[in-house]
Amino acid sequence: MLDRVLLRNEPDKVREAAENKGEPCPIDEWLELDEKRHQLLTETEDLRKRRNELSKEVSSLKREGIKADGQIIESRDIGKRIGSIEKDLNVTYTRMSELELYFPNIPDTDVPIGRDETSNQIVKTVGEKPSFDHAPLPHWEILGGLLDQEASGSIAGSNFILLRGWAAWLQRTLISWMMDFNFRAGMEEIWLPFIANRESMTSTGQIPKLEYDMYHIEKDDLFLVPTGEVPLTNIYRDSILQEKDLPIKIFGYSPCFRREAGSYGKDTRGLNRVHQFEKVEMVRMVKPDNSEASLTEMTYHVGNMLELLGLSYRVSLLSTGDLSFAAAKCYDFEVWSAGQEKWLEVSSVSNFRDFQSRRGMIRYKPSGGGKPRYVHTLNGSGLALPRIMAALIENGQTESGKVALPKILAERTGIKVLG
RNA sequence: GGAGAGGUGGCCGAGUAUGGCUUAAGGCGUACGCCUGCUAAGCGUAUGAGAUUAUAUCUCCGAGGGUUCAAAUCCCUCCCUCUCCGCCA
Repeated sequence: MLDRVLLRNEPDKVREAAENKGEPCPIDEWLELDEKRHQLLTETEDLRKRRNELSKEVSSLKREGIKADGQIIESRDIGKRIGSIEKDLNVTYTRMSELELYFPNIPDTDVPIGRDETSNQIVKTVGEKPSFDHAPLPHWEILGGLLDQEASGSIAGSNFILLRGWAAWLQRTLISWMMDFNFRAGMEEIWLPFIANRESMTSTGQIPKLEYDMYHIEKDDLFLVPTGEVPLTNIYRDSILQEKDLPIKIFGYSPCFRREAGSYGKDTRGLNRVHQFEKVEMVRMVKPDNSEASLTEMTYHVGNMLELLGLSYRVSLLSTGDLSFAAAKCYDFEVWSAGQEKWLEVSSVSNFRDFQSRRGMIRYKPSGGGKPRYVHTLNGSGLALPRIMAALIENGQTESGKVALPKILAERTGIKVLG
């Protein structure tokens, strides 16, 4: 959500941001309503003021045992007028709040302007792509029956994952390693609910824009979380923190549920795009001045993880057209997948500035006193499992169809080769 | 699922029976000042949030409705928390 003062005073900025992000922008309707609201508000406040005065008069007259019929009649009349204006005001206000949920966040000034991912800026590329004496296979061929699509299909449907044997073991091992890595980096570990209510989904920005892509439990109006970002960020919804509590650095594991409606046929083989994937997510709440530095710090952290796993990767600064609705700036991490010969996105690290905190009313009280301020929120995957699995399996494959584990996992588990 | 008790400012907590001198007591915490020869104690002052029309006004006591001249207080609906019972990994 954007600041109302900004909407009111700099509508052009809002318009431009929406256009660069390729989002609709109902700012003109909003501005009209804002003016109307202002008028109605002034009117009711004057009336209320008068009614409060009358109330006091009635109360003191009654205490002295004097009749106050005149005041009561006037007040009754005012009450009716307030009632009718308020109805109008409510309609106006409700519509404005609705519209406000559709204004996308404004990209930072250093975000490249562009229509889609072709305008993303590759910031750096790290590590060597592995070379092979044989033609490397895609992960689904190496996995074979260990990726049991017949079973997952009959249990849930297409594009759900069922892993067997060492593939299942590898996933569990990776989750555990990632959790430990983040834990040792000093973040607080959180175990989360994997279901979130409508308010939570709205405050992080998945609703209303992406509601159709969420799994919804109608009976209870609850949603399966599309990312750990939702429960992690909403821990602090509607709260006022102390400045000394910041920065808050938390992480947690969650499965991520996405309907992926409308993405049929695109990159859907194997583990590339599925309805439920596992992810370890990091979230931070920081003072506004520190969010830029925090973003940088988080990208280093993610880069470290990929390097430890021995994966070559590249980092892109997303252009406005590829930037998500709620983000102000985002770096994507992609690892090289030798069997498919392409880059796979495994982490997004984003700064949301005060966009989510305003929706979710996450604030802090400055230690020098003064009004509560919105925190800045950031999040990043550390890391998303299926594509890490795919890359590790493809990049570590041997000619005999086995998979060599990266050193960090081999040392951790005592197992060097899978298969 | 059943029964009961609750939800009041950053936190704790009074106020609800009897609607109006509540602009929500008091405490904790925080900030500033004083005192103090020492990371303490004491004293004083300030301190809920939001809105624009800003030395002011209005709104907000879980959410939404209703009754009333007037609602934290009465009525209705819903949500959440706790305790006990039931069911269950």
